[in-house]
Amino acid sequence: MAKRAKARLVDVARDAGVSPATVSRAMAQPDLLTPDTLARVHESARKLGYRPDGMARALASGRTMTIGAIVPTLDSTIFARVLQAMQSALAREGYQLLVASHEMNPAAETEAVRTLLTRGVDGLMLVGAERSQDAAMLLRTAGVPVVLSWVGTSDCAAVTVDNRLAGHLAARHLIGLGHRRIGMVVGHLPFNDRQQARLAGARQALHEAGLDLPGALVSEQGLTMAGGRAGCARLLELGEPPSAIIGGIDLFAIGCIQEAQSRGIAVPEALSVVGIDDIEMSAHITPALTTVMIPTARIGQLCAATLLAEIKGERRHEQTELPIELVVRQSTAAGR
Amino acid sequence: MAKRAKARLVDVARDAGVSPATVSRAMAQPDLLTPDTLARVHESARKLGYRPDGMARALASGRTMTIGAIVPTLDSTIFARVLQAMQSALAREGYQLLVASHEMNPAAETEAVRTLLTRGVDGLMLVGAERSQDAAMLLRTAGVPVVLSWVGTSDCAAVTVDNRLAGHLAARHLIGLGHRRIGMVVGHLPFNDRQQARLAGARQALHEAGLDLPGALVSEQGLTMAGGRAGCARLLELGEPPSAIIGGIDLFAIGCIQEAQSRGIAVPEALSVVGIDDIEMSAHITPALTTVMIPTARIGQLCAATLLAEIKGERRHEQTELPIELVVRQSTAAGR
DNA sequence: AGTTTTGATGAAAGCGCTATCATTCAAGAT
DNA sequence: ATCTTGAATGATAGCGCTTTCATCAAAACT
Repeated sequence: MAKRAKARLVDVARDAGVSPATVSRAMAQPDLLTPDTLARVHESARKLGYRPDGMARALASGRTMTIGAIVPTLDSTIFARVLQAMQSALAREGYQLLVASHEMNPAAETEAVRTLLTRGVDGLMLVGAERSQDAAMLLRTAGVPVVLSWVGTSDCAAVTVDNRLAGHLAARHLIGLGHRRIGMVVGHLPFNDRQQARLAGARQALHEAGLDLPGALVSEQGLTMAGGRAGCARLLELGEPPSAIIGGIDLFAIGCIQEAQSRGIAVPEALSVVGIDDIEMSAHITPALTTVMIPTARIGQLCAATLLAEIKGERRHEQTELPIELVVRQSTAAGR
Repeated sequence: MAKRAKARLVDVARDAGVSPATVSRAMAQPDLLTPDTLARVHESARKLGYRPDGMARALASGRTMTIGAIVPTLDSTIFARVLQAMQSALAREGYQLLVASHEMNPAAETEAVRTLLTRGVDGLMLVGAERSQDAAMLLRTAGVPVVLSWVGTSDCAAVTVDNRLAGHLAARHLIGLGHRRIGMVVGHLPFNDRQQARLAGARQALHEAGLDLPGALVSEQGLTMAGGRAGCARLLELGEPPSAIIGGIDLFAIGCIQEAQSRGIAVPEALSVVGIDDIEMSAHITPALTTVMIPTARIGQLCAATLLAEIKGERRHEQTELPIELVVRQSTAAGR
């Protein structure tokens, strides 16, 4: 019975008494065929359990219907939501998402770029503008549409937010509340231009207010809640601890609140905390977190749309900057 | 200068003065060649910027070096960690992860299975044992190694944990503390056999203690912290509220704690809460969450290993059940 | 010296599909 | 009745690589 493991296009063609070309058309452009032949082809395909071979199709057509995404880590609500949103948007157009992560390691990112390009993707999404020379070269010579997210460069499409402004907004909010000594917990700065920008923005806001953000008041931590707690602990144990802390990501801010509370320091009465991101959890903790909202899902959705537009040749190097805004909740109060 | 957009294998062969076969070997089995020719090929490849075409390679060899993973959602620490772990393990062997999610929708899962199979994956990881007939049929006839995670079936490889036991452990812990009226917040049960099993396990433990888990004390919610809060609210507003609540996932338990605290109900003094999963955050909130630890990363790592072993033909339908254990922290106390 | 073995390379047949171009046939135009 | 035209379908040449199988020299045996 089973002459061949898998039915191929030619098998269907033979069974239906048509040419391979016709079967190919039946799958890709059904409206080019007579309803009658179309039905015959479908019938044969069903009967033989025909399942087109994506690789062969890709090789012949030059399109893989696959989009690659390389994110710093999957273990983050932020990137999970971006990917989720991208996936939905892409699926609607028949595209599939190929995901890789590099754990903040430039060499790993370069390798991922190489792998995905070799594997054959029709488009590529990356996070941030900072990357190795090799990676940049690969991207430039690959001839594949690329979209950068969070922070971009002018030489390719980008869907960004103003991370500097995010830090600025957070700091200004605290300054407006009368805080004068403000600390910040940030992610490890190397190979993370988002955190760099947020820190720079906060620092700038302080300078504009005639204040300072000395290195001693900045703690670099791994992007976990434990990192937030550790950073908070370090700042609180300073001779002159800050009266307010900015978390470079919400997870840090939440960790700060936990750490403060576990030390009997009331938030926001004795310590104000503000985050950046506005993840789901931020609204639900006690006290609810004041934070700067970053439209994560929208970024993913636009990355997908931008990539698809570029693939179709509709647009080129489209730049989109999404608005962000401060969301005031209960974790911040007047200082001193 | 640029005669051709892309250098192909034959171009390298011509440049190096060898046959295409030799170049192919140079890339795949370098030790078959004379050091001299190997060097010449490498030199030409470098010079021409040769980059093998994954699709052509896949078509010719029948291998894509790609593993597919279909998870309920990307927006969950749990699955993120599984994928992360899989990715690392696979990357080490030169495999790439192709990720899809179905948002608890069986039809979407079926579609994802079809897409990934069409796209050509060398192996497939799925979550849970429950799925549409179509999906099951596709998997059976695909001839591709499959591994199920969390809960499995005997007809294919699986890396599981005893979800029923998880619910049982959580409930028994509370019963041991003297609680008699116990509620549970679970995820939507349809198409989620993990939550079904956890609920069943809890119920069984209660029955074994001569107690009951009536439907009124079970609240089904979406898998977010907001869901946890809402579920907790519903249970607390009952005429006779429970003295302890089990969260079907840690996120629910954390939401329960937040909700209770925001209502002035002390945890664990007035309400005990226990979760299942042991996510990073659970250890860091106040009070730290008592929960049942599920070795998430290990699941991912073993899924990868199992799949690779099956691909190499080393094993078949390997079943692994990972141990789980209760982690007692501060969110539970004696009842009544 | 003659024969076998071995190791390195080449020749060429696909892998399963798409896309171009050619062909056919019927309907409409002249 | 003849000529166009256009829609539906067929024939076929690749897409870029892997993989037998064949070849051929050099090394290893009698």
